[in-house]
Amino acid sequence: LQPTQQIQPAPSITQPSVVVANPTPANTPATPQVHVSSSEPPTVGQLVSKSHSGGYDEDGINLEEIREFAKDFKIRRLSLGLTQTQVGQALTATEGPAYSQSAICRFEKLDITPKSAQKLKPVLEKWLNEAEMRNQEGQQNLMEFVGGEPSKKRKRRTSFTPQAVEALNTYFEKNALPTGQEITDIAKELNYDREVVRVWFCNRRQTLKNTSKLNVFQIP
DNA sequence: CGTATGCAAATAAGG
DNA sequence: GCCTTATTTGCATAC
Repeated sequence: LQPTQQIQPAPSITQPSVVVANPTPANTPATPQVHVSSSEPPTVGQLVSKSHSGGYDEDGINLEEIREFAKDFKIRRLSLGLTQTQVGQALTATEGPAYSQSAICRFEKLDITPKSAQKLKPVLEKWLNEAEMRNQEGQQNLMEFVGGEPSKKRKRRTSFTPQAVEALNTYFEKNALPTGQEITDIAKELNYDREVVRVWFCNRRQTLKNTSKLNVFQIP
């Protein structure tokens, strides 16, 4: 009943503009390259298309093998008539780590780092093999396998309300490094887990720092 | 509806 | 326990 303050499109006021006013540099003049973020690790897709020596990356990960599996995975997933969403959901029910639809999508597109891919591959491989096995026993078995328990491993991502973010930013402007007690108070005031608030400050500091020292020297 | 993706939570690892 | 730095990963939503 209460006219809950719905998602407001951010009131134009409260403009932080603390340290880094708005260093947004005019975009790179002539660099048709892919998103040139400061220092993001290359994805498997990018590396693999550069025809690396033998198809291995600097850490000895077999990029070719991953590319091949990713392609195969998608074909087999589709053969089972499953969506990325279903696979992601099904993975949360297994013993191993869980992944979202986004993760499945990125894996298939190789839009992930070799390290991540290396970690994902065995998980997906194992799951897919079992899914196919179930499918042979009958489609019903497959659907049971896909819709399992939601045993969660990773903490679910918190979504702060725009109001909460605004409040957090206000606190941050006053003090970017609150004490343990202050974090506790803020968490209680905004009604979020203390740990979530603590991490928010950590991430906020990190973002601010990274934003400040924008790529001065870049790609030779 | 399923898939792709931007932004930023959450996590890993070293102090 | 908390910090930083680097990175992984997912929610929300655009395509």
